[in-house]
Amino acid sequence: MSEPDRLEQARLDKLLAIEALGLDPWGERFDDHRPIRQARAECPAEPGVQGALCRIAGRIMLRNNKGKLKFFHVQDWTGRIQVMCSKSDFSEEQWKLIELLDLGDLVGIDGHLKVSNTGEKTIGATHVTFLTKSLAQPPEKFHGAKDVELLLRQRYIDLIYNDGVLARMLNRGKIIDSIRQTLRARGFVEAETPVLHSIAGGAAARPFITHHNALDMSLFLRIALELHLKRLMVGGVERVYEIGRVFRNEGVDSTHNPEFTMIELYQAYGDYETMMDITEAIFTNAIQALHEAAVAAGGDPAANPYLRPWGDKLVDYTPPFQRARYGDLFRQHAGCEMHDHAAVVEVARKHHIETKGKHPDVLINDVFEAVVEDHLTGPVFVIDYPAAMCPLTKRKKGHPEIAERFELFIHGMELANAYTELNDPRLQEELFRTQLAGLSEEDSMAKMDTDFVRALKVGMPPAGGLGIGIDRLVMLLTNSHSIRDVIYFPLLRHERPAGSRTEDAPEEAG
RNA sequence: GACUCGGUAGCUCAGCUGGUAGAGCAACGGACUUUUAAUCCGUAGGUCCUGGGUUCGAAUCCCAGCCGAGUCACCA
Repeated sequence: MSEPDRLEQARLDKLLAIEALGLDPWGERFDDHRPIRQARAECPAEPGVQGALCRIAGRIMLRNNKGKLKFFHVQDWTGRIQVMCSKSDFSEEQWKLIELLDLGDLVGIDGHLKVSNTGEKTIGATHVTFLTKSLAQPPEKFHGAKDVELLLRQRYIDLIYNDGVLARMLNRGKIIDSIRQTLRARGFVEAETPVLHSIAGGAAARPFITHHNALDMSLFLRIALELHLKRLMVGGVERVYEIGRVFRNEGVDSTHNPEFTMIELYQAYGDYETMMDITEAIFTNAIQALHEAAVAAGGDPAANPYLRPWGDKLVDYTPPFQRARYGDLFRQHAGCEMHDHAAVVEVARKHHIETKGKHPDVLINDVFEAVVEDHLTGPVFVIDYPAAMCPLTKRKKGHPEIAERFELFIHGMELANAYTELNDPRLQEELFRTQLAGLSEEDSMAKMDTDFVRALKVGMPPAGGLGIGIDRLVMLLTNSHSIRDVIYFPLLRHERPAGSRTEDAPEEAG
């Protein structure tokens, strides 16, 4: 028998033994158990004191077998606690069950809270309820699982056995909850717009293509939420947002997953200044929520929540965030005016940036990325962009070459993108028609969407709009340097077991 | 897409210039009523990522491929 089969067989034998005791190895409803974190908080401080009765449920993580005295460490999603089982406290049947317990099994424990002679918070068990048999051999108890591929393909292993992984993902949920609260407090409503688009507009990115069989219609997975939400504003939904998955058919690296989560929100009668205020509120409220969660988990309540670690650096999120004009940053770091084309070309050449055939604003943007972005440790709102880069943005009054747009940068990462929304249908149509020199259609945001122009003709209120990359926000606020650390199941190549010759096609579930 | 690094027992890892595949944990059998990665005695466990090649002989050297990571490119 091969090793994995042999290990599983040992567990199957125990499963049969549990059934022979008249118990269900797959368990059943188990009410009124307490979060382990709470149980720990209620443990008496002194050894020898018998504390309150307590019921918990969780997974067996560690076992110390002293013969007629057995210790287990049981973990739930709030924490871990030691359970002590003394043979003298159990019936013969119960003790048989306790002797059958494997690492990884799920159990319910009733017992008294106490502290062991060595000071460890403990439940002195009086009854064990078997809840679920684990047939899989868990990873090494001290080093855990480390192989990144195993952790990503079997994320459940990562969540169970690596400290901080589950907590980080739960913090992701808290951040998203906080965003919804912030927007609800400001009178926004949530909308769900289509994922399947006829025209993948609203951003510059390559889309995924799919197909509807009955309608025999090719469709794109959305690359942005923008155009549908603006249609809703035309329809009178004055403050609207969507938190949703978007899909971009591009490379994968530590800050890019092909599917990721964005929030976009639109406020009628606002502008990009309104969006800066909302951005700050979203950030500071999310940070407060994380701070409260950290304090509840035993963190220092006096710590400054706005000072957050990012690798070996600190980011100061104390509002208001700095605001800097794109043109000023350009002058400061490139050493010339962005509208001085000859000078910009020279700077570009110095940085080995291709200049031929590019629209002047595209070149400005390339130079900006090369010489400015790394200096944007932030948080800093970069405001007032070259207009040609922004086909969905209203131009600054009296300055048609400047668009009322900002991006929020933190340590060179682009966190948020917002506009005063363009609502002039004739200008919008013209911008859709005008391809930027040097950009192919799929690299440009300027994709003609006649229905969207038709919507604008009905009249969209002047408005501010904002998009935030949720994954990157969670990365920053949880000090995670890879997007894979904040997405439960990041995209991986198909798993090909040794010897198999599977085609390059997705597996269909039976 | 380019380059670099990695893939050995369920897990974490050794394995040198080519010469019978190793440890710890986990598993299995036994001892043990306050352990903390418990300890002690014993047993079993391998497609060395895959496929070729060189060689008397390959985990080790060479070639191709697969999977992952990192850097770069791409991603306004």
